[in-house]
Amino acid sequence: MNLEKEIRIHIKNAFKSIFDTDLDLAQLFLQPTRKEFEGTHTFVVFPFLKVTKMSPEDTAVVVGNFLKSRSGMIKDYNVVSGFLNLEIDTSVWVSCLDDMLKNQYWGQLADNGKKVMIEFSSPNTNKPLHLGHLRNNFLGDAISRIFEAAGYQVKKTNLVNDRGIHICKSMLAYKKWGNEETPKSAELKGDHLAGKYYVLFDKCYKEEIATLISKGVSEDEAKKLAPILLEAQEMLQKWEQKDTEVMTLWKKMNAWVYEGFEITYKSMGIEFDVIYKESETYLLGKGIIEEGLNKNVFYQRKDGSVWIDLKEEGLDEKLLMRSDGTSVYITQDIGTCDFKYDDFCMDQSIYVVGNEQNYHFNVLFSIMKKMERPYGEGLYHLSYGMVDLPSGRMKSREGTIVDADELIDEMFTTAAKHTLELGKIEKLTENESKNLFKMVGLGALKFFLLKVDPKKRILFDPRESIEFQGHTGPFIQYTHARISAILRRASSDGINEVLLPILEIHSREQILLAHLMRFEEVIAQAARDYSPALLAQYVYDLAKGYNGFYQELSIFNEPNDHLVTFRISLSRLTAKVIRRSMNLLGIEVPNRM
RNA sequence: CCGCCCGUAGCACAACCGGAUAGUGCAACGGCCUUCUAAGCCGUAGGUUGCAGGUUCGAAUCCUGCCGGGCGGGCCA
Repeated sequence: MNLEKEIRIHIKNAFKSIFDTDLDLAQLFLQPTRKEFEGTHTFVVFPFLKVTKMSPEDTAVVVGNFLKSRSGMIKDYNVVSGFLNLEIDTSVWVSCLDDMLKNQYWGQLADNGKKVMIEFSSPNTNKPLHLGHLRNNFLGDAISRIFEAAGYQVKKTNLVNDRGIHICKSMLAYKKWGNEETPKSAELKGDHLAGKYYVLFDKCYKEEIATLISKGVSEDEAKKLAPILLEAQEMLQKWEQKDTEVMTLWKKMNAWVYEGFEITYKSMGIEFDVIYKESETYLLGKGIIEEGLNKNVFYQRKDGSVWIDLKEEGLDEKLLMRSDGTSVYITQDIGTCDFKYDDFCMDQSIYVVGNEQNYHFNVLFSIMKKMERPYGEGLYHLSYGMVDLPSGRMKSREGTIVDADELIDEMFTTAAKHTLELGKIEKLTENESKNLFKMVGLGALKFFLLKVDPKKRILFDPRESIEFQGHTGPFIQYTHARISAILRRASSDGINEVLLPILEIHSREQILLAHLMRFEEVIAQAARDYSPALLAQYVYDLAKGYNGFYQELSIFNEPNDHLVTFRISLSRLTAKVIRRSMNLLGIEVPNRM
């Protein structure tokens, strides 16, 4: 039963019967009652005064009376100015709880027949992942899980940027100074090894620029003429010509990097359904240029370059192909759109990419719509803000990059330290303990990054470690562990969990139930708004609500058997929803901690 | 110069489609473990929601202008 919907129907009936007016269900929305008043659901009457032609108070009273006497589900009501606060009948609460517990699909919305492809992570193979990538990965992973829960068929993809000038920079530096070093000999993860040479390239490049400038070359010129850069560009050309030596080095170094990434993804708990490589897609898109010219969506300039005019969309004129016939960045993205569609026939396609590319995706999507692609309307850029340090943006040359592997390790260590200090896990095996530390450390990190509205930037201060108390992942995990202890005891005491009638439940229990009932709506909304943060907020509020209940009401010392059963069931459902919500965020929850 | 996003307590974040006295955590202060896990709970203090107008029964929320911060804008990715 959908309690809120039922109430709305009764309100609709009230207006029909008392005021002879038909109202749309959609406009009769309810809000949670503020905790200082009795009741759980509040109906605001202000918007309907034109219909009732009564004062707000009288309107609320009339509707309240109708609901109380006719709906069979409202025990009582109270009116505070124009707010009608409703108290739900206890038997209704109990049957709602029963319904949710028995519904094995609670938290999984019905299949809507739609397919969505979600692209995220998309690392470059010339350096290891950093904190910014973590936000991307966690967001992408969470939104994938949320869409699945919302009834979509999801395909998670990772388009690896494995070619291009930046890759050649690492390769060139390695060729020059690598001395046949390997991840094994250097005792470095492969991605970190590649990153080391990328940094070396940059260092040399900077020096060369300085030298040129001291010889009187302008800065702009120096940046273009530095010998090592020219050499890298030459290498890129050789790569494009599939030069054997270059290809061999490229394959060797990329393999190292992939090995390194695999370890990082594993420690993050992230997997993909498909991995695309840019080396296999970078030539796509040229065919579409011709199609666009034929359709008169694109136009050609005298020099032969191809453009699209997006001024009507509030964008600019945009270059799609250079005068020499080579393609630019966006051309391959255009091609990749079709490539993905050929692969998956999706209705929607989500790109999890930082907000620095907002403009780029506006352009890309406008183009695909103009090209009348079947998936055109379903393209969405899940844009997120940067993760900044107190000093501003992370900069590799200033050594302020927060490395993903290091940060995750640090989280594990901190989690272990906290857990051991509290000394509550003597019963766990060494393996179980280790698993717990990872669960909690990663939970803290993921929750920290996911609780914030994606489009806002996040400030990360490395000097202040990520919290384990308060509005955090571990707080929620802890609540789950606590409930697990209750459930263990209930089962060892052999308590029968069949719900039986009760006269009254506490307001804390009502609020908790009302919150639990909102779960599926939150999933739908999180998908609709592309925001895991909504779910993070929801599950935090749930844990908070449960802890209040837990503190105030005793379960096993309650004399009334029916209430004992009720509270255990309520706890069981809460644990279930916490686990499910956290899983949708990519976070696991422990049974003990 | 133009475009997009953000601005809420010392700090970090909420506030659903415009609704009640703008919530939560951290930090500070004061309570609560012989009773189901104190990574918890309860309380105190902390706000001119960047500024100025407008829309209306009602604005953190919608509109306009300004200020501050971020990101981006025809042959880079």
